[in-house]
Amino acid sequence: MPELPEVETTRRGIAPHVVGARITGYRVRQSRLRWPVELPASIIGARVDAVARRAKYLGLVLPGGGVLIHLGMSGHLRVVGRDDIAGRHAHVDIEFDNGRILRLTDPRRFGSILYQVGDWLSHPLLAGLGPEPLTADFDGDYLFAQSRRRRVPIKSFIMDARVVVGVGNIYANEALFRAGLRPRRAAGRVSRAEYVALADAIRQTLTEAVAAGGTTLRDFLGSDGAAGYFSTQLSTYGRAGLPCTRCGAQLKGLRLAQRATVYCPKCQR
DNA sequence: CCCAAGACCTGGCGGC
DNA sequence: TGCCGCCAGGTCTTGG
Repeated sequence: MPELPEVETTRRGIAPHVVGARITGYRVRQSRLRWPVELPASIIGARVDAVARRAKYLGLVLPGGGVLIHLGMSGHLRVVGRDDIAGRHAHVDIEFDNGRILRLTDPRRFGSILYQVGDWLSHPLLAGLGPEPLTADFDGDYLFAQSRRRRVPIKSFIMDARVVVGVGNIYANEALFRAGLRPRRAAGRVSRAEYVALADAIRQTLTEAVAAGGTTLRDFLGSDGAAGYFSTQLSTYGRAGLPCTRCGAQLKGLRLAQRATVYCPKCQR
């Protein structure tokens, strides 16, 4: 499902409905997600200070702690009303004093809802994460430095959250296309100049996707139910065998680290 | 330390 | 139609 743009779109969609609202209760219909759902009773009565994002995690920031929410592959968050019927995979509801309900629906259950006392960013799962791709500490020099002696394919390298967060399969394919780099190139054999182009490509791709409200594939919708429209701008993802949007050559598809990978054999070297 | 593969789940699709 | 195998936006864990 969601990569950084979809998570950020979700954050922006739910924030107006829950920031400043007080939690009045919650309902866990299915606790067995990626990890057992953690929602302590102490969150009841707490007012939401903010909805934050780190990597693909959302954080409901409360006075004494934070609720971490990850959407996994197939999850989405919607703000619904009390009369809204919970679907088959509506696993968790968090209810607020303004009558709204924040509902996590996730068919594959790779998502998670966890709690962290104090600063939500201190949760162990967030330790060791690389920089955000849309902040100043992420650039070509950083990628170059991190990649020395690494033999992993460049695509796997930029999808590694310890290197940089938020780059999932769709945007990894897209960013490599923009930067003109073949997905299988060893990370350690990519030049500094190429990394500068790649960092720019990642930043641009993600920025444009956020502006578009994310990419809609299958079932992703923003928290207001509106579809993102970045899919109309995809150059590679889902286009194996089709002509390159830039040169017309036939795009090649392969599997790299078990993930669908698409590139243009003429434009990417 | 580095890397590849397996694990966790359900649902949709194409092929026969 | 029905069944089977494969595929899907993620990421933690394990084993070499």
